[in-house]
Amino acid sequence: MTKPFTSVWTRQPRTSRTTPGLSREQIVQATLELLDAEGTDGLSMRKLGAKLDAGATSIYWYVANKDELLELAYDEIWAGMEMADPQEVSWRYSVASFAQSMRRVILEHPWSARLIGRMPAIGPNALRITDRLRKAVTLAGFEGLEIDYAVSTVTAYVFGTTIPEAVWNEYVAEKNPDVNEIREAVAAVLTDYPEMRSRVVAMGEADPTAVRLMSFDFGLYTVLDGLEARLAT
Amino acid sequence: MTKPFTSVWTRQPRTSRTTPGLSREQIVQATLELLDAEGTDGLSMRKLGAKLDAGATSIYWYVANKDELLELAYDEIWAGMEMADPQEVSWRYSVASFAQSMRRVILEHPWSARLIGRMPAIGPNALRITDRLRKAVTLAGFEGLEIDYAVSTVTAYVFGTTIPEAVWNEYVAEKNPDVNEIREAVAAVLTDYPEMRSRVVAMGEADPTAVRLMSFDFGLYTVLDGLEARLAT
DNA sequence: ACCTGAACACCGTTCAAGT
DNA sequence: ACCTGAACACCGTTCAAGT
Repeated sequence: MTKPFTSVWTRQPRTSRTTPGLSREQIVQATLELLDAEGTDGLSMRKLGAKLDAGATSIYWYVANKDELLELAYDEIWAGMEMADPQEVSWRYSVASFAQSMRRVILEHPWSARLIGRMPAIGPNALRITDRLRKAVTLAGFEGLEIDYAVSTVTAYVFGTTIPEAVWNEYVAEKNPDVNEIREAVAAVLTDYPEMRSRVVAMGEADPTAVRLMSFDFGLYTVLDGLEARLAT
Repeated sequence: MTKPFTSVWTRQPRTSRTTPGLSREQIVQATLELLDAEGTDGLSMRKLGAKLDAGATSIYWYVANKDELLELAYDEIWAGMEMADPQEVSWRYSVASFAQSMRRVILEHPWSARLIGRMPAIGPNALRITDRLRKAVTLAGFEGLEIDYAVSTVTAYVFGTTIPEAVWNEYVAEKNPDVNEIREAVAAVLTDYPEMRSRVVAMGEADPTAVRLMSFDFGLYTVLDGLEARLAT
């Protein structure tokens, strides 16, 4: 049996004429606060209900299920992303500004890392910025399907680097582990690979956030250079 | 309070002198079968226990918790990846063969998409292939931290493209939705973005797996060209 | 139109007790 | 050394009933 496709974005929300106790905006707001404060696992319908001084099941009036709630929260992430107008600056700068901003926003809301790539990014905010990104690569000179490919390449790179970073940050924030202990444990596992082992040990003295930023920029410029190479052919 | 770091790979497994009913290999095997057959949500300790003709809680003798079980399953994914020996072929070919293989394996086991980037890839199989990848980029000419950056760039790209693809495949396999209906629903959301809208509609006639492969290769060559550009400077 | 609480069918995990 | 079942503290979701 086929199950029908459902998404908050592809159906009409309930409309009310009165001003009742709860509203969708209010619920999304509370969801974001809960997620920012307690992480992905901190969000449950019961907790959310309690935070809103309502029964846990009241939320189901505004939202079909928890996934729809997360779709709404996810789109708010996209609302926070910025991108230099490709009409005003070079496409490289415009795309780079988008990538940096996307990374920044995800790291600010690490819970979003578990939603990225798992939920369709078809909320109004996601669409707004995706359209801009498409404009940027079109101005760069890509045509037809290559517009899609170029956009995918950039977002895939950003997602792929930022997801593990955000997950790690969330883990550290929640569990507050002893980072030196982790490094030692990992080094111990690497006895058969001396080259990797010495890398891990050496990393101990570096500032991890600085290294990660350099790594991100390295890859970003790699992707941008690669796109330029494709334009040249 | 700091919570100690734990991973299956950084602690001693229990050793037995007898040949008892269950074994770790057996459990991992059953876990993989369950995941392949029913997807991420199909795995529960109770179901796994039942499959092994054991109590659900027997598993806790071999594994500290469900996350450790998933760590073990995750490393099996890496076991399936192949990579042309960088000593024998060009670094480009070697890295490309790794990327293609990684994508193939993830798509074959879509449940792995939810683990990638969330779990440390420090199992024996993950290490084996990561070491090879490092060798390949070293032979390409990268040095020091740039080896890490180059490796990260490639894997981030593969993860970033493949995760959504695998999630989508898992969704389709499990829910068996009407794809045309989805396309129409998405098109309806895109009324304000005619360019994106027509793209979605036009996609209806294309073979999605072929398009995705082309998209993957486009991005992969982009990354490889970008790496070459970095070597040139 | 909106909200409620009880109830259902699940979870992962702990632990005392068994062999 | 290994396995068990009962029990705990959670989940998301449904639904009849209330206002």
